[in-house]
Amino acid sequence: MSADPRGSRDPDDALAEQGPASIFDVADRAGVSASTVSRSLRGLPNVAPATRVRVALAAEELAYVASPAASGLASGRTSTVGIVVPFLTRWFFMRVVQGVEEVVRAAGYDVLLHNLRDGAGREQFLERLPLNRKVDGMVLVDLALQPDEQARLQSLGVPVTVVGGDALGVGAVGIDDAAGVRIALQHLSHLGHHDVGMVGGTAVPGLDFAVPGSRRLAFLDAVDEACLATAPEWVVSDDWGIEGGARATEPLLSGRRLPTALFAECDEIAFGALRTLRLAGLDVPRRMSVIGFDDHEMASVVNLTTVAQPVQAQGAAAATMLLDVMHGRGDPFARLVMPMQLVVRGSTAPPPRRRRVDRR
Amino acid sequence: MSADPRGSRDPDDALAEQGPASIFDVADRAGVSASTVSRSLRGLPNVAPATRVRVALAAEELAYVASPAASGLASGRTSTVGIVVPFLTRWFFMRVVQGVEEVVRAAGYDVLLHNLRDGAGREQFLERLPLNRKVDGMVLVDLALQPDEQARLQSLGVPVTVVGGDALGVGAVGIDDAAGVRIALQHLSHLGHHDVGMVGGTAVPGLDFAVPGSRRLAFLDAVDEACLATAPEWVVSDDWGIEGGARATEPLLSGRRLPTALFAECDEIAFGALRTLRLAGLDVPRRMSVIGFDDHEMASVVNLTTVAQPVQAQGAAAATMLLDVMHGRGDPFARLVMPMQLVVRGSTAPPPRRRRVDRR
DNA sequence: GTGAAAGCGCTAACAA
DNA sequence: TTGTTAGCGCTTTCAC
Repeated sequence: MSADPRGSRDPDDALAEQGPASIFDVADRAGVSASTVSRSLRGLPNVAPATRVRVALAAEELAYVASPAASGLASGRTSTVGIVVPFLTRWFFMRVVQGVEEVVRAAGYDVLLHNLRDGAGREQFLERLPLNRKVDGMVLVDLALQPDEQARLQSLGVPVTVVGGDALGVGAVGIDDAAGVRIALQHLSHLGHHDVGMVGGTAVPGLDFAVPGSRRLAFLDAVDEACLATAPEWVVSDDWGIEGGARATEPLLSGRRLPTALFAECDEIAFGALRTLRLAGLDVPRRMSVIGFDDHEMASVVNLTTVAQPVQAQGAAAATMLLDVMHGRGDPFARLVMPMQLVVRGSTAPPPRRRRVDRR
Repeated sequence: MSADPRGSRDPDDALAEQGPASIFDVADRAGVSASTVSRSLRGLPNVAPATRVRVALAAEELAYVASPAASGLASGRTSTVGIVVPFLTRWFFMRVVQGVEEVVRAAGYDVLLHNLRDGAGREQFLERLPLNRKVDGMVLVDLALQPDEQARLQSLGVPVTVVGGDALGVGAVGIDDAAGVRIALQHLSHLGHHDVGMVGGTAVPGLDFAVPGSRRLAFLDAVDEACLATAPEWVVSDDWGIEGGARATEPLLSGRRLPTALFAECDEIAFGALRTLRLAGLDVPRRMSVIGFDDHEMASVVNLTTVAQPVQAQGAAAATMLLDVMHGRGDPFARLVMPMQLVVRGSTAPPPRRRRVDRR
């Protein structure tokens, strides 16, 4: 009683009192000290089974939940993990967030979501480090970090894992972009295509996110490797997403000679390309084949052939890695490369007869 | 100096010292007390301009950021708002989250994301109230609450606003579902349709989320009102989303007589329906018109006629409301109804000739 | 306009 | 196994 700095109250008032019960209320009711309550409720060793029961009961009766702020202040832990994405509304990122959320919540952590949105947002994030001391660890998605930026992030003193991007010095999960692009182009090559184009997403100024570019370079390599051909005017790009894909495809179609197949950097860009092709009256796949990347859930609806990657699983894996590092187990520098798979649907077919005949 | 409980250190060590600077470090460096630093940095009145500058400078030099846990403990505020959604990966919810995130971050708050996922998740959320004292307010999306559940939520003592659903006693923003359905059916009616079906989403067991049901009832009313006709076997439903929409449509198509138009409860369900119709060889819109609800970004790609609702704006509005209530201004029970708009694309057309002729 | 002092509610060393 | 004692780093009266 005298140990209760808030003064003791009639226990029968418990439910009527204002404000949530404190650890001292529970201690009083269970007839033990606050530290015993703390230990007991957190499942630490060195608590007699009988005591544990009494404490649990008292806590239950008072609907006691430890104040996150207080325990955070005392322990230095927040039981929260941060997840940082360049965009929120792109399918890929949401899927990753879902994977992360599921894993970390199961481990008793909450999720603090941070959306970069654009270059300014990215800069602010790295400048002000708003997750500073609000999280015990963070998952970064598709964020290409400069060494100094990474150092700055690490200065927060919390573990980091990344999905996509090639950050060194932190746990990372991703796919082999180049291999994925190769899968796509080999498919086109097997179908008999020779002239291929690519529709990509432009890097958002300042928002250095990891995918744009890497697949573009891989495309050029893969074109050579599969003995295909492309042309500068067949490699186009615009904003990341459906509208960008749609716009990027327009100038490509006004050329005198057209490729017979298009590789899109991601499915959403492919969707945009499909729309433009439809509006231009170019039948897919008869006049033009289109292949995407991701296996977006809409791909089956528009019958898009694509290179599938496990998205939610990447988020889950990154979260698992993060938790491991946070708990002092596992390799903090682990890297995990996920498998990809060609999913053939109706948007790819052999190139039009005319061209094939021409070439014979 | 003597007031610094951590003992004073050589200020030149500032950057080399381990651990982030505390408010006392800043106070020392600025030659003032910790309380003045606190006031000054939070922009409270009663600080001399000159002092304010000195403090700001010292804080800047030490890269000082207040510990969220400590200030949270002392003030009772978390500078975080929670956002609770039934699903993470449905387009609608992500869009709402984006709207909320944008507004609350601009106001200096972080976002704690909570995904209900299913009945068990919903129950756990309401049972354990995991956001307890971790947020200063929360936005609930499409969550239909029983009065006792709502009371339980309110017991957290933080303001709540909702998007969708008809929770009473809290700020709410949404659309008039019935009016939206009417818009869709009137469009079909104007085109000359008479026999209409509906593809809906089944409520997830236990996950009482707000939309399913309400649009179904509205559909039946609107059918009468527009002098259309439907049949029990033309009103089908399955899981919410693309796959569910696809499955739900299958049995509908095996009937002896078919409707000439389908209303889908949301665009994603419509997408699934479109896929099934394509696989069944039923041309849209020649043999069957399809109209959706939402104006999902993919609607333009698959050329879907739909009833558009502002989604991100609803999130933003709910967030703005929430901030108002949190700051003691604005009406805590405000309700805001957003406008809808018919977007005519290529998935709706007059019904097939045969039937129209029959009827004349 | 500023400072001193008293918590906020918990955890963690140490003692017992 | 349990209790005591200090903080964790801020905010907030209240005096000055």
